[in-house]
Amino acid sequence: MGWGLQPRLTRKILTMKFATWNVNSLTVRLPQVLDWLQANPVDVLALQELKLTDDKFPVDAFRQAGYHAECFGQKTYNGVALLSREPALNVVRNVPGFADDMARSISAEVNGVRVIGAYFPNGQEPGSDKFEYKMAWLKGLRDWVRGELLTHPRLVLMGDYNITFDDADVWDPVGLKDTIHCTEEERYHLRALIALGLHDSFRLFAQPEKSYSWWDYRDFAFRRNHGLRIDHILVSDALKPLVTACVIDKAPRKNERPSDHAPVVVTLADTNKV
DNA sequence: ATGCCTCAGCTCCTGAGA
Repeated sequence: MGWGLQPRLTRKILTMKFATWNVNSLTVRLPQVLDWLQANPVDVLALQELKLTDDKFPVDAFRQAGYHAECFGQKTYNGVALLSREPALNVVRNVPGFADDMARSISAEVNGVRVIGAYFPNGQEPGSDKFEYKMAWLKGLRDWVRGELLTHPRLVLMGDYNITFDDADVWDPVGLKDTIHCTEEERYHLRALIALGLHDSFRLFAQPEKSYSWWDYRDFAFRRNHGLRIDHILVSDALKPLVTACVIDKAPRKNERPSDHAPVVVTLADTNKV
């Protein structure tokens, strides 16, 4: 009997990889996204800040790379998309129940998992109109996700949250205390999402200190690791036991014309056994 | 620091990002 016939070695472990990446203009970054997908053939990739309209979305380029693509574009600002190896079913654009003139959320079912890819509002500055909009958007998202979890216990909520969880996500927690992405009001909303039955997959594992997902273009911030962890992949209670890894891939941030964000990737094992 | 860097738009500059 050969080794290959032993059950230990023949049992197939099914895994799924989900990733999120704010590309800061898909027009500029398309070659990098295609390169990254070739090196990192994830099952689902959520993209944010496309900064292009649907008619300019490069659906053919992604199809040739082996991906279905669903887009929710917008001129100049925002814009999100979901790429998936398997077809995306029941696609929903924006946050139902929250009136919004910006393209910030796209969701679908892939392999029985409800996936939401979102570009959370920046908020600009505490006290500003944009900050109030951010707070309202977060409440709208939470009210929607609460209901989604009832009908889709297997759920992944990922994207550019524009919020840090705590000081561990901030390169200079003293200097940046109470500034945008680091305020208690924003973090309250992030914890409220967690309280729905979601988990920050990155912190399910030991991680390098000073792990960030965004670095300012200015002031050699990446080289000095002056960053924030504001891109997150939250998984539902039902999926949490299946998460085997979560990493931030800093490699694309070293490209010649990089996005200011790095991709985040989560790996789930045996998704069909849930 | 009303700055720094990058992107879109239609510019030779502004707004926005984070």
